[in-house]
Formats: sequence, C-alpha cells, structure tokens
Amino acid sequence: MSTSLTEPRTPAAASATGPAAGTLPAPLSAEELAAWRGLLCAHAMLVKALDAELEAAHGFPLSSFEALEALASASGRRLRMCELAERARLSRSGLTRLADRLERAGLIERVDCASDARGSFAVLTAAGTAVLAAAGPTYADVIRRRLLDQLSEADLARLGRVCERVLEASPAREARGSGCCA
Amino acid sequence: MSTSLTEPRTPAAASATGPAAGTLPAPLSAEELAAWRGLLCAHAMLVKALDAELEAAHGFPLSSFEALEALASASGRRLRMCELAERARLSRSGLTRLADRLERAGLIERVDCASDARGSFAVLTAAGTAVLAAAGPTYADVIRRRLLDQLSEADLARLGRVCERVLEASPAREARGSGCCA
DNA sequence: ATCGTGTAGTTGCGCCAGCAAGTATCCGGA
DNA sequence: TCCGGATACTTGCTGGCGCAACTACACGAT
Repeated sequence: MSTSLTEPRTPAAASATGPAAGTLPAPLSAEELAAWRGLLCAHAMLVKALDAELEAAHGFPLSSFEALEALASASGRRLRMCELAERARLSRSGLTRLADRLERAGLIERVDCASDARGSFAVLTAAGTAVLAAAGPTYADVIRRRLLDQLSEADLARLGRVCERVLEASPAREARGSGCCA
Repeated sequence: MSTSLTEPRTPAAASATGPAAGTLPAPLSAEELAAWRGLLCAHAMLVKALDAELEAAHGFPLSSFEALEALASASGRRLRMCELAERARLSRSGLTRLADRLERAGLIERVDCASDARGSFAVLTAAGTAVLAAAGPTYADVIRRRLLDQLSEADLARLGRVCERVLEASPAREARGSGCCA
C-alpha cells in the first residue's frame, strides 16, 4: 500500500544487499527509518524548547546564545566573523545580520582587525558577558532535563562517538573552498 | 577564562551534584556538551546534504519530500492538512503554503472532506507518486551513506531507543490544545 | 610596480517559516 | 433553536536565513 521507504526488509539482509549490488540503494528498514525520524523529531523538539525558553527568560533565541557562547569561550572573548559564522553554523551573510542584532543590543562590538584590514572581530561586551552568564543556566537546564536526563552514561558516550564518526565521515565543508581566517 | 558551560567537572560528579542541590542547574560537562553539539552538527550536516541532493536530483527540498512521503504511507494516499502538518513538523500556515507549492507542481490535490466541511485532504496525485518513487532512492542513499553506514547494529538500536525516550519524556505538543483531526 | 586571483565582510533579493487574525464550520448545552 | 466556544484552514505580516553580487583588501607572480 505504501510506495517506498517502509518496505519491510530483514535487518540482517541490509548489510548483505546494501553495499554489494550497487544498482539501486537498499531502502531503509523500519528500524533505520525510525532512528532517523527519531533524530529529526528529537532535534526539532530540543531546538524549539531551547528557543522558547531562552526567548521567554532572556529575550533572545538559541542562535544568539550560540554565538555569544562561542565568543565567551574564545580567547580574548573575540572571534573573526567567519570563524564565528562557522561555529554558529550560519552563512557569512547570516552572521552579518545576527551580529548586527547583537551589536544593536549592545552584547557584542565589532572591532577592526589590525593585521588584516578586510576583517573584523566580534567581541563580547561586558553586557554580553553578563547576559550570557544569566542565560547559561537556562540553556543547561533545558538540555539536561530534556536530553541528558534520558541518557545513561553509556548512551551519552556512545552518542558522542557516533556523532563524531558521522561528522568526520562527511566532507561537510564540501562545496566550499574553506580556508578563511586563522 | 570562559564564563560558563565548559567548566570542567568530573563526569562522575554530574549525577551526584546534578539533581540533588536544586538551586542552580549543574553546568554541562565537556562530554555532555560534546554530545549535544555533535547532535546539532550531525543534524545540520544531514539535513543540508539531503536538501541539496534532493533539490539537485529531483528539484524539490527535504520538506516537500517528507510531506509527500507522509502522504504515500497514509491509507488512501491522503491526509488531513493538520495531520500532515504534524508529520512534516510544520505549523498549519507553513503547511498551507507548502501544499500550495506542491499543488501548483501537480504533486498533490486538495479535496474537501465530506464529513467535515471545514477540513480538506491533501491527496497524492499520480505524478506525485511517481516523483516520490524517483526521489526515494536518493533520500535513502544519503541517509545510508552519511548516517547509517557509520552506525553499528548496536548503535542503531540504541539511537532509536534513545530518541524515543527523549521524545516521550517531553510534552512536545506542550503549548497546543492539540486535538485536531481524527 | 602592477595585475590577477582569492578571501572577508556586507548588501540586495527572494524563500520559507511562524504568529496572529480572519472565516467557515462543528458541537455541546441552555 | 440558538449560542458560545473550539477547530480547520487561510491570509497578512514579519523575521531570519542563504545565494549571488559587490567592495575592499591581501598576496603571489611577472
């Protein structure tokens, strides 16, 4: 009755037919599909919850928090724009606007880069530091309650390893010359 | 030097100080933070790759694919709009526009609901079915190569269970009367 | 010194999503 | 019967994001 992905296949057959045949990619098993969808749903739930709670309690969303956090943990509380864009998983233009907002809010400042006149640093201000310090517990609390509390020690360790493996298995910066700052 | 989340804490101390003290939420350990960030990065990478490959090979993005797939696996290849919105993780208005696009592309049709004059169904057309069948292998291939191939059987099973646990631990439809269709 | 290529950041533009308000309909109770 | 409140979907509006184009600068080669 359904076209496609749910074709029940014995999980054992997966690795057998999968990489071997080469003509059409093996459809996903029910278990595989469930894991993937679970990942999507869990991510959506977590991000939505974080966004909502940060916004409610401190007036800025997750993306701002992540940028501020990246700056706070950088040496000198400053980062080149492109470096910050990468850490916040934003495009350069996306980061330009986010930095505009944060700067208007007084949380960061832009300062020109002495060694490269093209570039500038985003620098966390005192206000930004304070605001971040206030929001940190909210952030940690949401992640702990909704994610970490549901994970055993072993789950946590395995999750970390799996994500690492998945990330290094994919070029990621694929369609990009990459390079950028130091 | 850094304000906040990275405070190195012995992982063992986590469960000890964590739920006990109750005043301020325990900051995240390095391992916890790494797992959470890994999740964010892996999700971003996977979604971006899927979006790009689906768009390149079939001319529509992940969100469209997910909606079409939900319809394909529904009985009668049709779903009430609100039900479809939930499965595609979109707001009602978001789904209205997506349905507009899919309808313009001839991939779905809207048909009025006989038993409830307020409602309508999104119904997969023959063209939609064909297009989805063509895109399915691309979808499966990306997920398999970038995610599943990096997971052992045990990883996969655990990932599924963990996501399920995380999801049922959170109200999710929290700020919603929920209810909707059948 | 000059030129060509590449990089850093910004800006114009369009897309897509959510919120809030609006319309039509349903349904339970007085 | 009629009414109030809830539900299904749509629409107006706004905001955030990416792509492509643009400016300014850096750097290696001639």
